[in-house]
Amino acid sequence: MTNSHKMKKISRKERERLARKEAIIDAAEEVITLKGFKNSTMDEIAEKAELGKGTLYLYFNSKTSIYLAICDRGSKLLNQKMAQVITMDIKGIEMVKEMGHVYLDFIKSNPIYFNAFNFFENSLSEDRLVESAIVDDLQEHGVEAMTYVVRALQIGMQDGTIRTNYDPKELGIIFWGASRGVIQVAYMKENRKSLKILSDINFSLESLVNSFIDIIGSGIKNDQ
Amino acid sequence: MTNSHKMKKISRKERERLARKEAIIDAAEEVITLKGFKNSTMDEIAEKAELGKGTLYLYFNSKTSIYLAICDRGSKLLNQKMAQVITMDIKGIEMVKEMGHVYLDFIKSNPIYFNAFNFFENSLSEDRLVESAIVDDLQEHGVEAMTYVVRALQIGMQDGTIRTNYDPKELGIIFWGASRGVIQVAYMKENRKSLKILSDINFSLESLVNSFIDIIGSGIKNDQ
DNA sequence: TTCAATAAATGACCAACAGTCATAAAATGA
DNA sequence: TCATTTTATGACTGTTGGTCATTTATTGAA
Repeated sequence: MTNSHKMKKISRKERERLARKEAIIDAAEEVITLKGFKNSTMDEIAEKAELGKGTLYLYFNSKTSIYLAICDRGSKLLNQKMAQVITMDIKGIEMVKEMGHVYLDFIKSNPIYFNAFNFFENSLSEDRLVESAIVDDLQEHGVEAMTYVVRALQIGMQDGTIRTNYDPKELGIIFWGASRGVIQVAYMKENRKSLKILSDINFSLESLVNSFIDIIGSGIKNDQ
Repeated sequence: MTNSHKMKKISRKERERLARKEAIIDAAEEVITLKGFKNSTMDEIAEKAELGKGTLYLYFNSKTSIYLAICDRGSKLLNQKMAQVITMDIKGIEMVKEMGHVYLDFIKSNPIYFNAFNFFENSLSEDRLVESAIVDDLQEHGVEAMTYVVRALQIGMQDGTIRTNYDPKELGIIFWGASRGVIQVAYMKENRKSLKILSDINFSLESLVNSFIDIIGSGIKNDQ
């Protein structure tokens, strides 16, 4: 009785703690969306969250930590959408293509996660990212996203819509990396007037991605 | 006479100034290679260059500015190598593939530029990057690299090794973006033990990139 | 209701570091 | 030789991420 009562209390506290953490992430997303990560200060995030700066550090170890939490949120969201594709009643090759579109839509409707993902990858190779807990979590999400792609490829190999001469895992890495690269370049083109690299080219993000998916699709699809 | 003498002096000064600038970039490359951009301080770079910190600011506006100069160096180097491919006596489709390999080799032998390029792109979408002079220069190099790819594609379309149903510029963007994406993912896999996303997969960077080039190659090559 | 104990919140404070500037040293050329 | 201009310097400043002693709120037993 006392025990369950106590348990309940702890559980409520836990919930409150989680809620506050989410609220801080909300605030950080707003501030960072507006000013970019580097130009956002902890004081600004604290003010937006209606908390003292010191309080933020009761919930997060560092500024980077908060940005990684945003990353985490984004990758969970993306994975949910990827998971849905697997449940669709379509051929494997169509699933793979659909995943490309899902990723594109995701980036277009959540640009902050685009930057956050890039930041994470950049940090992985530059900084000493000691936050092993959240980093492991993020990597786990990466593995999960990859798993969906690989599964779609396997489905396609079984239903005969995708060639079987490559290892599906290898193909998965390739498709994933290539999609990200194309969408990154195309996204930059669309969003930065100053990105002159493509200024005289007027393909829309969608048409670029569609063509890409066509090309890689015809590179992997079973022709016979 | 006096004039030409004066001209000569100015020219020598210019040369010395340029040389010192290069020396600072050298020093910065060393320090940043060792500690990463964020963890490197201007004092460290100054010490490595055997100069006072204030002196660095006679040659560069900011720490970021130095990193962009490193970027600049890297993209010039890469463009040189890309330009060589165009002069080779091979079919268009082979040129395109060769460019993928060139990019891969470049990243493998100059990892610092890999990070620098990523930093630049990230900054373009996050910061307010006011250094318009060097930014324009960098974008120009991007356009140049792209031009090589597009030219190779056009050559391939003319010699019949590449399908003509896509706009070569569109294809160029796609090939370029996809290559970067695949190499980025594969490079991360190879260099970060902690990158668990692919830990149970044992394809080498080369074999991944080779497969990718195969796939996209068969997606764009003229089959008949 | 009261109150001691525990937990949560706070903002003044600190250290690190990018960037500045008054001063000094070196180069120039008359 | 020396006045003038150019180049170099490091002490100094402002900003900001992160800390911690202190304050405030919550809890639960008496």
